[in-house]
Amino acid sequence: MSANRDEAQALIDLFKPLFLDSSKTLIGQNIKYDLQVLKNYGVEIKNKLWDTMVAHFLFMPEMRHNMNVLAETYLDYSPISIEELIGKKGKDQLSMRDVPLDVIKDYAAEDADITLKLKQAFVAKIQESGTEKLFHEVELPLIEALAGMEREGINVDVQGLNEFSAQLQEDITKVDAEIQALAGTKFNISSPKQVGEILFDYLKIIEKPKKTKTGQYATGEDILSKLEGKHPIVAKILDYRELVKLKSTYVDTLPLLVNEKTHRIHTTFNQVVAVTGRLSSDNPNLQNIPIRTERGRQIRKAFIPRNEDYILLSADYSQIELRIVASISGDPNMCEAFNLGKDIHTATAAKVYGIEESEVTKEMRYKAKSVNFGIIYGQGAFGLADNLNIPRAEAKQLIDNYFAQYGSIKTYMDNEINFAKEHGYVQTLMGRRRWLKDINSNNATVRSYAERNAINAPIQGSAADMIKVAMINIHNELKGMNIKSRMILQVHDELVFDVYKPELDLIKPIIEKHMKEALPLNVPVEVGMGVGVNWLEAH
DNA sequence: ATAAGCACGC
DNA sequence: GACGTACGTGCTTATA
Repeated sequence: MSANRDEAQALIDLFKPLFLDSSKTLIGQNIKYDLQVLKNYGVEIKNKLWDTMVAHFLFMPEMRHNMNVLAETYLDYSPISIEELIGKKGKDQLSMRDVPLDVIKDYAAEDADITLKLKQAFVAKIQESGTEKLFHEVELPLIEALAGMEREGINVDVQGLNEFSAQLQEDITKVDAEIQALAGTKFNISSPKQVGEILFDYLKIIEKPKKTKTGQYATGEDILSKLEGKHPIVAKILDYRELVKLKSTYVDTLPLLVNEKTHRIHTTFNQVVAVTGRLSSDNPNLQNIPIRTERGRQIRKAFIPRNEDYILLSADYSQIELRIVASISGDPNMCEAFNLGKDIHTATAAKVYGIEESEVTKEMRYKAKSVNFGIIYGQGAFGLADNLNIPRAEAKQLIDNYFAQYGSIKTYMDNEINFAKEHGYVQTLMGRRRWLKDINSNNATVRSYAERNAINAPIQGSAADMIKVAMINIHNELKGMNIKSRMILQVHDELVFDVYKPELDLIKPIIEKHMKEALPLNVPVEVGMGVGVNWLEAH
């Protein structure tokens, strides 16, 4: 026999007083999930939280964090697997509610026991890793904010998406026919293998095509965009790829994920996936909604406020990662540019080319921007040359000039690598660690990869620390105000709010303040804000 | 099922 | 001579 909802509710009600006792600590593995389930049964947990999964992420971010792995690693014990109860993932998988009580009780008791034992083991690990403050003041309080955002969800214009889908299908059919005509033969344009064979074996548009590591012809966007002049079919293939991508990943998929009860889309924000400390978003991923191309922007337009009394507000950090680089390195030239409120890429171009800012051309700014981004990622001359499609020598010159002007940034990069070599890890402004076991490897490729991580992880991770602090403070202040407006999305350097129109003027300065003051930097922090009847307009 | 290749975001 | 930009999610094709 299986328990029904009323029986489940009755059981939960028995435990309710415990969940409402704010002096008690609720220990769990992935507590955000439990928070959501209990909320579905009307229970708002008031306990302090202690999450074993999140704890493990802080002292071992690059490992897996599921409970079976943790139990085996730290308790030397293999628990009853969930698959033994409900079957393998797939269509035949049962719900936990279908499992008889006398079977589930052993699993449940063991689950609770293991979680408690893991917590006891992890307290010291958190202390040893120096992440106690980050854990208690950032990651644990963030759980509640994330749960709230997931629960709110975001409204989407399903009809608009469906109309766009029909239009995309027409365009795809047309481009498909044009490509087959240009090729003079039929093939599947969605197959990179077939595209490569058509371009390089059949049409032979160039002499020496690049190959992937498996020996197949490489036909990625970066390769094909450089071959657009070789044959008219190339641009059509890129066009086809864009259309099919937008249709299959977004336009046709998002409507299927609209919740029947709430009529909104509810993503899951993952707190323990990105090793640098960033969040990730899945089912659906709302952190990669298109914005770059005109057709992509049509999709962003479909994200709308919950009703006509609301408006979307987007608040995003301006150049946060470069500001963090400037702040950590203390580089006088880069700090000065930010202190004077300059456009950082124009200022960089002026420095690198040794000219006045008024003399900087679009192309110079574009190149300087590319160097600035390359710095954040630890890119070398080869990568910059490839990216900008310029000669290696010119790329090297750009980078040499860059470090001549921003000398302290070079020092910062060397310092991070040396720190990693000595300690085996690097850390963010809030002490979040990333272990780099390959930093002393004899294999140059492997070692270089670790060195790039040594440079990038503190930058990307500090930006993640910063927006997380802002999210907690914003969530708490809005909650205390008892208002209708809600924080609903985070996209790494951007927060999106579904704002009750009468509250807009009230909450704007609150959001701006908490974002600016999340972490003190040695340069100003700027936040751009916009509102609109859809996400595109708000951006 | 899993890997490869590709494309979307920051 | 090879390698060469950080972090993600998710689609389709191709192969096991």
